[in-house]
Parts: sequence; C-alpha cells; structure tokens
Amino acid sequence: MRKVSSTNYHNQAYLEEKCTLNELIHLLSKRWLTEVLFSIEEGNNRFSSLKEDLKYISDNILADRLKLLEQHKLITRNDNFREVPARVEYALTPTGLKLSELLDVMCKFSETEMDFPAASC
Amino acid sequence: MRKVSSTNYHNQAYLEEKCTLNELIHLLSKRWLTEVLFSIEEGNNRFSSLKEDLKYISDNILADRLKLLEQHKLITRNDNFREVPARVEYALTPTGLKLSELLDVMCKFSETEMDFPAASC
DNA sequence: CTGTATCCGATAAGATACTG
DNA sequence: CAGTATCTTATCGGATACAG
Repeated sequence: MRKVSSTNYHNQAYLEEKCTLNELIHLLSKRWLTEVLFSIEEGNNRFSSLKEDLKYISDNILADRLKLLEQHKLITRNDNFREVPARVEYALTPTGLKLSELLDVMCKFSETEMDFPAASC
Repeated sequence: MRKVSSTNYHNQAYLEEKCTLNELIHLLSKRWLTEVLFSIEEGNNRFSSLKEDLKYISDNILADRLKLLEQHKLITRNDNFREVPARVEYALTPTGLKLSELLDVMCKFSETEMDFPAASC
C-alpha cells in the first residue's frame, strides 16, 4: 500500500495529473513489461510460453505484468476453455498493437540517436 | 553502489543488453526527467528558472537530472560566463529536441488511446 | 497450468544542512 | 547562483512456498 502522506507520493500524483505521459512512462518502466508485450505480439500467448521465452522472469512478476497490461486494456485474457489443467490465452488489443509500434519507433531512436552501447533490438 | 551479486541487477543488465529501449525507458522513468527536458525546451535555461518552473522539485534531484541529461548528450551545459555569482545555461541538443518530439507523440498516444483519466498535456 | 501470499534486499526519491 | 553530502523513507523486484 502507498503511504498517502509522503511527498514522494504527492509528487508522482502531481506529475501524473499534469500529463498522462508520466503515467504511461511509469507503466512502461515496470521491468519486463515491454518484453511481455513484445513476446505476446510474437505469438507467445500462454503463461508457460511467455515464461519460457522471457527466461529470467519470475512467476509473480509475470503474473503482475499480465494483470497490469490487462487493466490498461493493452491485452485480452481468455480463460473460457474449461479445461483441466487450467488454460488461459493472451492477445494484444488494437491499442496494445499501437503501443508496440510506438515502442518500435522509440527503440530505433535509442539505437540510432542515443549514446548507449550498441545492442540488437 | 550497486550490488553486482543480485538477480535484480543481472536482470536489468540482461534487458538493457537485449534492447536499448529498456535503457532509454529506464532513463525516462527517472521522476521529473521529462519535465526538465520540456522545461528547457520552453526556454527555462537556468537552474533557478527550472527550479521555479518545476515547483516541487528539490535541488539534488534537479541537479541529478541535469547531469543525467548532459551525460546522455540530450542537453548542453555552458558555464563559461566567468560571473559571480555563478551563471550556467542549459540548452537542448538536436538529439534532445528529437526526443522531446518523440515524447510529444507518446503523450498524444497516452491521451487518446490509453485508459488513464484525462489531463492536459 | 496458471497463478497467489509473504518476506526481504535493492534502488529511487526527498529532507536537511552545507559550499565555492 | 548553482550546486554537493548525508541520511531516511518509499517503492520495486525477486525468492520461496503454496493453491485451485
């Protein structure tokens, strides 16, 4: 739970109210989140498949990131398979796809313009 | 100092090596950083002017963000005025300007596509 | 298979006091 | 004016154990 009394909390709230960009960046800055988005886009639509693809991610973090992405309507969660063991499939929404394209642009920018050591994107 | 032994550290390093996008987002996620960039773009080119514009920012955070922006060649720092009291002026680099334009695009996206409460950007 | 609950270490933000 | 140094607190990531 957040301590509402702190300046820390108030400043973040102030920034997010001032501009939703801060809210979006705060979401994107959660570790693994963009990787989960990209991995779903590439066809990894199950929990176990994502966990295998993002080899160092832990259960609780993956679950949390999927929940966040769903809450912000960037992915859909389909658990209507009525199978045992449980089966759930994830997919990008149109907004999720647009965000992914936007992140591609940012990735190109970071590769070509920014002063970071080179890496394959 | 960072503890190199932690999984926490290794995972972040893994992600940043995998794609510089993670490095860029990690930078942008530092609180106030984008606001400082925008404020400089709007003409606030002195420490005191920035501090007044971003009314809740503290000295040490502003100093740190300016240092980060300079290190990544997003702004320039000019202290060649030989005046007392000290005088320093900041300005965007071409890369800084491009980043600002990219962030404008992201801001529009967050306003029109994302599921956040509305705010003026 | 797809998660949840609890705990702990690591990192980030901010308050305060001080300096050339 | 333009910062720096030190300390405290808040937030985040991850390990482990467990559940429907």
